[in-house]
Amino acid sequence: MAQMDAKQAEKISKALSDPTRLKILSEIKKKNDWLYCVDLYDNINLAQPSICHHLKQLTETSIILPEKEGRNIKYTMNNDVIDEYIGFLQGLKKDCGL
Amino acid sequence: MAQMDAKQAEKISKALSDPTRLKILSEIKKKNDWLYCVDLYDNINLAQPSICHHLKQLTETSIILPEKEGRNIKYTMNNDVIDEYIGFLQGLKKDCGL
DNA sequence: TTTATGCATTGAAATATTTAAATGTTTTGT
DNA sequence: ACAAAACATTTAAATATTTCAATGCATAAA
Repeated sequence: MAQMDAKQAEKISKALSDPTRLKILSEIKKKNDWLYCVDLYDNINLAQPSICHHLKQLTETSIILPEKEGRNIKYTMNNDVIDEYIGFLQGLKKDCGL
Repeated sequence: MAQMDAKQAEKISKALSDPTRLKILSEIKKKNDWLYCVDLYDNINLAQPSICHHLKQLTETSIILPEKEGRNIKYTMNNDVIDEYIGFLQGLKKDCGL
């Protein structure tokens, strides 16, 4: 597994540091690991540009992956990035690496 | 292990979303899992109140634990919080919980 | 008891983030 | 081709964060 550096970890952390973005991730989880952008409008009480903005933060860090399907975009979780981020966090822990 | 909710995860993420705060954590790691506040002044090019502010963010989320020793404060990593946060992240992953 | 050291708090400026109205782009349906 | 649907971008306002000078407070040293 590739090693994530502090700069990347900072960006992932920032992407995860907003209630709307965590809500988006939990919606993806709830809908069995993928959803269309439009699915979020029902569950998130924000204007479309705001949701779009949050999706951008999550896709720019590759936490979720966009897949174009005609007019829609299908978003899925990217386990690899989560795992690399977890690896970074493990490395911070006390007594880790003795 | 206690389960972390989204609100807590948001706060942890926010605490981890700053280069200075990640630097503080890596300094703690480098110094064999603990250091005094004063140890940071050499390695971080910010004024004392700024470093104090960042330490506060990290202690308020319990990512690091402060221990008073006379005039000094000794900071150590809190593995429990990191582990709970990692648990939250694992729960977000695709195909997790089938 | 003064003086110095280590850390916290306050207040304010600079910067970044969040939000949405208006508008643009791409694709689908008629 | 035209209209509608799905998502993106621009712009700007509201809010939050970062930073530091000045100051405060508690502990230790002289």
